Amino acid sequence: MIVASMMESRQKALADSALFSGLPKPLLRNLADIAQEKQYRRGETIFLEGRISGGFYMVMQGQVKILKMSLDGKEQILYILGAGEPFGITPVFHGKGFPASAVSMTASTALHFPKGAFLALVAAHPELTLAVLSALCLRMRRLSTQIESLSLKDAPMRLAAHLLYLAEQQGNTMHVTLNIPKKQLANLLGTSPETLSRIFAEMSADGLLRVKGKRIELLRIEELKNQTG
Amino acid sequence: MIVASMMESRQKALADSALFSGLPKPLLRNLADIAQEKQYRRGETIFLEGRISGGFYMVMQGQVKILKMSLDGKEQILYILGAGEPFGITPVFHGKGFPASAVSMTASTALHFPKGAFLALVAAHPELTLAVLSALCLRMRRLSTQIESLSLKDAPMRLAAHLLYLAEQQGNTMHVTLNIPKKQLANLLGTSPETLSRIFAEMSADGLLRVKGKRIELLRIEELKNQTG
DNA sequence: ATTGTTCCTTGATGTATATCAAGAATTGAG
DNA sequence: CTCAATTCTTGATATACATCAAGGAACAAT
Repeated sequence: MIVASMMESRQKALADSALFSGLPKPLLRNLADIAQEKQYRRGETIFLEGRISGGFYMVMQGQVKILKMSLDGKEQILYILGAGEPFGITPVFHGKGFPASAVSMTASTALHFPKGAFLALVAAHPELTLAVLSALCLRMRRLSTQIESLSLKDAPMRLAAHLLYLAEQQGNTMHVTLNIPKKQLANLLGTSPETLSRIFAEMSADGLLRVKGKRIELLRIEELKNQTG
Repeated sequence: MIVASMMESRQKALADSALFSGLPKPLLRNLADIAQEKQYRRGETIFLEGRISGGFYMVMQGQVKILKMSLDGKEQILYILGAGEPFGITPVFHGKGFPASAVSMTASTALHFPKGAFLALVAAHPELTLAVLSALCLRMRRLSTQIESLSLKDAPMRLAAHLLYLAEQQGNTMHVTLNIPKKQLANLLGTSPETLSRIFAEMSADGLLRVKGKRIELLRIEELKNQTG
């Protein structure tokens, strides 16, 4: 019975994910069958850039960051992923190793879909590919936007854009809650914690926002939009 | 007869492309049938970021750059594409507008695959989706690498990495030929033409390379690799 | 060849942001 | 609750890079 209920919860998680939602129930069942559940501690590395892939993952609980690391230890976060979001997909369809590393930011649970079993499922159910395609296209869009940000915007612009993104995502134009520590936010925005802190201070002084720990009140959202560039 | 030979050349171009090579001949024929050939002048815009897509493209002759532009006119190049390389794919599978703009860098010819006809073909031939998936995964890898470069490497490192990339692509470790003007190279590397010029000057002074117009002699390739970070 | 255009280089200057350092605040583990 | 560890802030300094400006080189068209 325990096993049965685990399968249930997996199937539900799959049905709730952007990637697999909309697929017929039997197929969800198949997917749940081939997946293995894995646990990770906060800070634990899930996989390292360059390693050969055995399959892809989907976050069930917690948060996972996908990142590039430099030799001297600096990191650039590519994505921060939450429940229902897949990662490590590209090696499944392109061979080669992982293009970036994955680290769990909290205690977390993920489903692992072994490459072979998944590809077999794909072969039998072409509609699966379309789902994957759509998800990848969304990711590409995000990567393109990030390149644009890093290259064409300065740090305050990038922060402003991110805050507006959070506001939209959280459905609240008055205040947003940072879902990650500021040090990680700095890594995501491609700047240093010190600079980020100073930008927050400056924006506060300008009356654009008010910072209370992870809670940020957006006082002049229109001005923020202008800051965006 | 003219029409027939045009179809022939198209089919050959498709068979030579990384995207469609390996597909059965009849399918290539179908693809060639739905494609429309388009001509572009040097500097002509093929599509603008944000516009609704009618389909995707593939370069037949010439070079096309895919880029993001800032309000004040600066540009960041995402890819430079040559014969056989597709572009504008993501909107086909994800709805939404183009995530970036496309501009022809030379007089060029491209095939245009209308969205509807292509999706119909995909529905009938699932192996097409796998081809597209593989191509997208490769692109994602490139984008990830570019983010890493912009964020974690300085301009000399980025240039060194690019030169080594060209050397590998051109199969010659002694000298490489820039396939684009240096101003465009600066836009690709996320720096200014002035800075790029200075970096070339410095590397020349250090005896790492010698610049003769678009031809660059790599004198100490190992040192260049170290530069990369 | 000659002219106009684009492309490239070099110099002088300014600025955004990284880095180093140290203290303050928050967090989490026992 | 308390102490250690992490996270955050603020200040002082350094630097990579952009920008402005102008001269020179390569290139295309006539």
